[in-house]
Amino acid sequence: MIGGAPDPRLILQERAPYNAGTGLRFMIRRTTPARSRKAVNRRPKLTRSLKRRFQLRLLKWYAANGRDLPWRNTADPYHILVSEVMLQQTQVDRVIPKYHEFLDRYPSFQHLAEAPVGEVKTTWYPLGYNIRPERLHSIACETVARYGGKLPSTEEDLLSFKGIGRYTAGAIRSFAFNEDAPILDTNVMRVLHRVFIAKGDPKASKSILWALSETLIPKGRGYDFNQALMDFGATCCTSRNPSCRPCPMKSICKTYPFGAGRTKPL
DNA sequence: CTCCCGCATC
DNA sequence: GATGCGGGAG
Repeated sequence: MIGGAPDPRLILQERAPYNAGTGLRFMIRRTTPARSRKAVNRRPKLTRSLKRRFQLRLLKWYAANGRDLPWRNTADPYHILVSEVMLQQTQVDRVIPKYHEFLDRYPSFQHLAEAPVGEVKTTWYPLGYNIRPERLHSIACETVARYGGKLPSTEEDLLSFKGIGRYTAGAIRSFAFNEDAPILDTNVMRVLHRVFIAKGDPKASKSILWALSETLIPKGRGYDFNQALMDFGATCCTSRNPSCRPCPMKSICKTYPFGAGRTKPL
């Protein structure tokens, strides 16, 4: 795309270097030719104070309303990985018992790697999505074989595993390694879209939302901030019947004046 | 974009 | 009984 046939509808915009070094220093945005000059304004204006207000309110909300989840009481990247892969497919309350059972049986990458994959799948049962325990097992094998049993922490290394995509890589980096890495799952997508964009389909704004998710992280607080985003989306800014009345973002939310009490924004 | 696949929701 | 959900892979 970059360097291809010039399309007047494509403008290049410099963005923060969360993917610096990958050669993707620019984000491509599709606009209509007539509006290309104004298109820059389509990106939500994020003033310093708006950003700060969002950060403070979210962290304050999290301190009061955050959930106490098992994978928040560990610093072991292996435990974090297991929880993330389970959470890719299943709701929190179904994951919790299986998370404990799984770690009980396979306490480390070494234990998991040495186990026969069939047995791992049996332990996984009845969570379903049986390709995922296979991939988790293969991640364990590779981690032992290529990384000395320690999960790597760079995005590039994490993305090289089958079963780890951009979201899970960000979750691992922030939750297991305390890095200020962005995450964007459907919860976070919904929250950021409602608060900062409000118009159109969240999925269409994915790249903007990734950039938002990154720039919003308070320096050094990636762990708390991302956990807070997840909890906020899961329990307050829910997909159906969001709790707008007590929501701390009410006064800055682009969706709120029109979206309160509605199932969907607009 | 489609498929995966098991559950929640309607 | 049908539909929606949801990261990742292809």
